Amino acid sequence: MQKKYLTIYDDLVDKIKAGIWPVNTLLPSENDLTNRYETSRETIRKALNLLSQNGYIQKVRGKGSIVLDAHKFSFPVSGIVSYKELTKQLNITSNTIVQELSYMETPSALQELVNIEGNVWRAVRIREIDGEKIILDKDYFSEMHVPFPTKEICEDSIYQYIEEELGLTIGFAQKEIVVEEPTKEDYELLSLEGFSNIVVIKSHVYLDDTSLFQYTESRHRPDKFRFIDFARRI
Amino acid sequence: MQKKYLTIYDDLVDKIKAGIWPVNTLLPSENDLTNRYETSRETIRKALNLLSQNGYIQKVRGKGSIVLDAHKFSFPVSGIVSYKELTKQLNITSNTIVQELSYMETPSALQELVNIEGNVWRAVRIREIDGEKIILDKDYFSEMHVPFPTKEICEDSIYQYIEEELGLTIGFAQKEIVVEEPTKEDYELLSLEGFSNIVVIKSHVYLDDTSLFQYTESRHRPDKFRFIDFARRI
DNA sequence: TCAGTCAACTTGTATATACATGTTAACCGA
DNA sequence: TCGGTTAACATGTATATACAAGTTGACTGA
Repeated sequence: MQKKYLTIYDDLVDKIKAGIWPVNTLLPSENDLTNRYETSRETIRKALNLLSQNGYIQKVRGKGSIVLDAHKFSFPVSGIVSYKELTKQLNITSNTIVQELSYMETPSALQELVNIEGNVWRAVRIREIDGEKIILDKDYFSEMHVPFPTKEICEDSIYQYIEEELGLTIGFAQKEIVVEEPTKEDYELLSLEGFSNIVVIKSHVYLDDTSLFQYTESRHRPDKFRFIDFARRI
Repeated sequence: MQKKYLTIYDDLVDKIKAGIWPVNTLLPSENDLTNRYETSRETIRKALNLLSQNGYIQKVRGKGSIVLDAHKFSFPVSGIVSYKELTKQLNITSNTIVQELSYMETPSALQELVNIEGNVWRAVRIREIDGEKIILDKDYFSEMHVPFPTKEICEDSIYQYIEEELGLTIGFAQKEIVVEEPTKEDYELLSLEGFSNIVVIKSHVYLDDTSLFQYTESRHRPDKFRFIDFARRI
């Protein structure tokens, strides 16, 4: 089954981006859209609620759905997005250096924290942008869920491998952003001349069956770090 | 009308926090809850989808709704939350110093950026925690929406004033987190000895009629900064 | 015993209806 | 002309029904 409300959502996103309905104007009413897409109002409302959650429209009772400035809000660094997807969205050309790819027992420091049973494998990758080494990604995956991969997979996209090759479904993530002092490793592997801080994004990523399968530290040079979030009240 | 799905949501949140349904167990099924709350399944589903969005449960088709570890995810710094609400949630005792409260024409630097018509008023507040000046909040409000307030309001909660006294409804916000070098003002007003970076959260906050009414820069000492986000894939 | 089937659950999607509630503009009467 | 009323229309909430699709465990038959 192709989910009707998702195809309608995608269609509306395309049309908003194409400027069919300019910013600050109203979308057609729910009843109008119900007729256009030959569906029920509830299905239209599901699609519109997705648009609202993702910052494309603001629904106002009695008036309609106002189109927001998508350009301002089209930089979603919140959410779960792989680095490959991110570079594609932002139109960045980037080079990934696989610094380390190893198999190990779960470090005791991570044991409690990560709560991964069995062994893990670890990937350390450097993201190079415009010839500068900006980001250091340190990933731990539980082998229970994700078998040891090849270097090629790590150079491309581990998430693509996990979702498309292994058929796993990523459910949710808990992310924490803090600022730390760089470690020796940071100074060795990144272009950190003159910087005395590093932004660290620590993520616990879970499958849809709620099992933890990944812990990641993404370490960013502070001047290149930017996090954008769209939030709604209540 | 009291929204039934919201009262059910609040009730379920309370019960999950109270441990009625332990972590990693299943909630009663949707049909079961439908009977318990004497409502329809769609209403239960609205409440459950809210729980899912806010990280309390993971819904799995064919199985049920799994209770997630609320303690891990109970630090929602994403979303739109006032500083007063935040300190209450985190059980922090904090002191607010109103450094400046002024009325001015919209600065030309903000004119384009903020797109506020007419004049603005500006509040500069220092947040003191454990005797240390940790956060510098610089707020700009359009007088068109928010009349010039008293010092007492700024010491308490501007948001409470806006929502409860003025009856305005906050709709959404666009937030950007970056790391900058501290300005002279930062060094003067905050306890920044030995720090060469500052974390800046820049927010554009809109009413539910999509009009911009506030621009804020919240400047945090890096060692005390922590941002936590719960995200779902897709 | 064991493998396979199937029934009885679960959540997900789609539709229809009714009424509540907020917005807007046309209309009407003083 | 002006102000209030009201009808038409917008979205929000609640309910009911039907079927799709994933999970689980019991049952059946070889």
